[in-house]
Amino acid sequence: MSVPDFTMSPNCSDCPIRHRAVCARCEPNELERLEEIKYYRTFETGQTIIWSGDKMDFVGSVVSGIASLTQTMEDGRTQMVGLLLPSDFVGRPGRDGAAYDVVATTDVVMCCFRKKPFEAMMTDTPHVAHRLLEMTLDELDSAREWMLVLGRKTAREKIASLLSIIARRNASMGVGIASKAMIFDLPLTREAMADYLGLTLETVSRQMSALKRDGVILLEGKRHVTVPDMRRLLEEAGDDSDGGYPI
Amino acid sequence: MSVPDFTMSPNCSDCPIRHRAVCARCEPNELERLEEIKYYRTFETGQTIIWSGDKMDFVGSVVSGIASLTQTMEDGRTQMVGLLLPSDFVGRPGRDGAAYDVVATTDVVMCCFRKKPFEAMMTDTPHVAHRLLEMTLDELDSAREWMLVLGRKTAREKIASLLSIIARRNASMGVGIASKAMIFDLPLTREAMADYLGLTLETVSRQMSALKRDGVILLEGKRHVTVPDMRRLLEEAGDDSDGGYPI
DNA sequence: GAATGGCTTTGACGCAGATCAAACGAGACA
DNA sequence: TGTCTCGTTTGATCTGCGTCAAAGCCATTC
Repeated sequence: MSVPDFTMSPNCSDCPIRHRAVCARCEPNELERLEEIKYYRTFETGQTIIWSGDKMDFVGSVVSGIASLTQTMEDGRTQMVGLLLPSDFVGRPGRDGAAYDVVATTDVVMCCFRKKPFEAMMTDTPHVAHRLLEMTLDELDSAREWMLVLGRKTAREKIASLLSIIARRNASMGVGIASKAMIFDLPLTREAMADYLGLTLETVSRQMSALKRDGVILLEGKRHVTVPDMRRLLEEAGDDSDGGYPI
Repeated sequence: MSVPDFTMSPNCSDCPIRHRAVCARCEPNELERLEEIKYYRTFETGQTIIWSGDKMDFVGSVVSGIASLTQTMEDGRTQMVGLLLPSDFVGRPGRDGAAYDVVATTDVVMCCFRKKPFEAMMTDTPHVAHRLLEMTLDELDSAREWMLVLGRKTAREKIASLLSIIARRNASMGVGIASKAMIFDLPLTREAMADYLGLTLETVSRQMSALKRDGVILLEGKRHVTVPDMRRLLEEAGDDSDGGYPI
């Protein structure tokens, strides 16, 4: 249990995602209203948070940890279609059934809102609806960026793209800034990376080894990554030198 | 000029996309306000409507025809990331630059709103913002459905998926319903299909020939398609027999 | 410290789809 | 009627990645 336990402090003003989540724009009185309909849930690594097709009686935000949205075909082929990070929103107001499996990739804490009262707030208070629109548009941009990766990039470029996204994201959450060296831990297994990239796990492994051999990244253990030169990594990803993944 | 000229009748209540576009939820007085800030533009097949990176001073809806959202890499590889049909929305309130190229795939009529006053309406009237959220969530679902296609399906399944989407869409716009025979004209060249599917145009052509040879589709000319058995086509697409692409 | 199980790496081989190349069909225009 | 162009088809060959298989690494447990 290395994760601070926010579930014990139900005070939104102390919340680590207060300024990025769906509640970011809320006034104090609106926060009070949200506090009345919210509750926390925790999930362990590998646990399924929501099953595709199930009825959902809540929506919510990821407070800490990482979850993935996944689609599965009848014959078992799977594709990750979203990576949910702290502050990302889960569920769709106005729809009953879940469209995708949501799985905890690491231990996850979620801040859940009962669906009915949340939908009522959506219509009452523009702040929530407006922020949700903004977040949804950002997610759509990310999804489209990802379609280019899936449709047109080589395996090596795909891996470099994923690494640069994770590096960039870590940067935005504290640590250093681009074009300098970056250090982070991969939050995904090779198999999860493969599911995200439309590859097999063997190909992921091979390309990780290749990037390491070529000095684009350094690996300590399987998960700890050092990127000595972000510019180089971005080149390998096939992006414009200063390209910008939003997410 | 076989397209009725809506640009001459600026009356929203006569508009063919009145009940599906971003204005769908608007009250008469709100429509009046929209009419004041709107204007029509027409584009010919192949014409670029918006260049990626350009400043956008309008947002708008596709009234008739089909447009595509496209991303291009430095070395020329391109991936279509969205297919815009009548009633679909173009542009992003709150952002200045366009993120993608928008190209007219057929002749296109657009209903444009000046950006500033439209953004003002977004904050004033919940109906517009609410409908836009709904449409954006639908687009996000489509994008994620498409990520599965790009990441995990074979060339044959990709083609079948695209055909079934186009067939389904035609169905929702008048003509017959699923599992019966369906007839439609492809609105895309082989190259555009390839850009959508992350394939080469040669592979698209070969798979179209294969589906034809196997009796899954009939072709008259290059574009006129008959699907004798939708169920069969859906099987070829790898979908659940009754699966549902929203779009 | 041996054994178990999850994750990862590496190798050998085959195939789906890319690439390169040529030719076809149909409409536009002289 | 010829020829130009654009979209398309088809063939021959190449290759990146998937598939199958085996073994390595490391943490956990008894």
